[in-house]
Amino acid sequence: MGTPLSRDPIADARRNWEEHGWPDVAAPMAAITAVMRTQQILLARIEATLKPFGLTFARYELLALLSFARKGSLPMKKASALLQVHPTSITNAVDRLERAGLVARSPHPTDGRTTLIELTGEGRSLAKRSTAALNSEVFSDPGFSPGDVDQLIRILGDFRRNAGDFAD
Amino acid sequence: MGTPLSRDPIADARRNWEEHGWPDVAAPMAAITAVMRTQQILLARIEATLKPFGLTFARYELLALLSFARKGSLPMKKASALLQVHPTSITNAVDRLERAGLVARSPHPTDGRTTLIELTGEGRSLAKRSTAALNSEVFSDPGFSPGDVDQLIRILGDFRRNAGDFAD
DNA sequence: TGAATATACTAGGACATCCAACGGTTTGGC
DNA sequence: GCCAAACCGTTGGATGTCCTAGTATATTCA
Repeated sequence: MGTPLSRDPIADARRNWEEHGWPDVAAPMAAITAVMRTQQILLARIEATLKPFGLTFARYELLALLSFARKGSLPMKKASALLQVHPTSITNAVDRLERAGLVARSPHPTDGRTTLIELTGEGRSLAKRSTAALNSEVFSDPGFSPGDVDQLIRILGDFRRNAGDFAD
Repeated sequence: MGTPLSRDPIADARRNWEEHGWPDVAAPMAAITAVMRTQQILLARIEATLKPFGLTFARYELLALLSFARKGSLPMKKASALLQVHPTSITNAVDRLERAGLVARSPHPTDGRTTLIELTGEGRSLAKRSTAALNSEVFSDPGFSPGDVDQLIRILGDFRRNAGDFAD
């Protein structure tokens, strides 16, 4: 990372776009690039907070999802859909979480194709503790003003709906 | 990626946060999660557009950066700083771009420690063509309204400055 | 019943990122 | 000048993600 730059590289890129014949898409380019960089910064903070718990963000998301599941268990396919990741990524994450004793696989009672995943006691405990860490170390001071938080939720919500994430 | 969900999973997560004792950080959690998901969607679009050119986003960024360099070349360290990635990632990207004949390494004339990277003719051509593709396939219809684009640039700019990306 | 569909696992590959450690180079205090 | 410290790029190893394809099994529907 190193020291801060003296100029905003994204603002520079926008200027380059404007001066090289693409003024009409310069602003959207800058916005999209800013989303990329922001995600990178946030992910680094989250991963740093989760590291002491032996979790990555992907695995934490699965843990958190399970901790909120009504019945305490979830089909893998459902987890894949809710977290918007490839089924093999779920398999991969469950493999590691299971090896760590945090979740367990069990057969679906009526549908022999699907396997259910549920938290172990240790998994439930770790979900609670790691969530507390994220709340206090990341979410409590996100780097956005409260008004900007609301704006982001609205703008990105519109975007995600528009992109086909959900129909609501 | 499958059919749209009937409910917004991030809104559900926010409700879960509010109902499980963390109402004060529920909104920032939702905003940050939305940034994550938005980045994922945008990155997928960008990668799909770049794939026919044999480029990834990381490699495209380096190509674009070089195409705007005043002198046509850039020290690796400088590229690392401007793109906000670790030096080893630049080495990795340059290795692949060099193998593809798109950039070339050359020694710095006065400082023997640093190596310069510059575009080849083919690299410059590909940078131009892939930028045109991104402009027409992604940036021209980003999924944000023009007003939201401005909002995003402002909000995320504040965030990045606050995070120490640049001092401006 | 038979054909199409759905779920999950496996294996393999392509990438990006981070870390620690290493040579070669330059810089700056003495 | 000299030598220690700092700097630059690279290497090798480890993690982790995503994707494609193929397989096995189970379910659904014509």
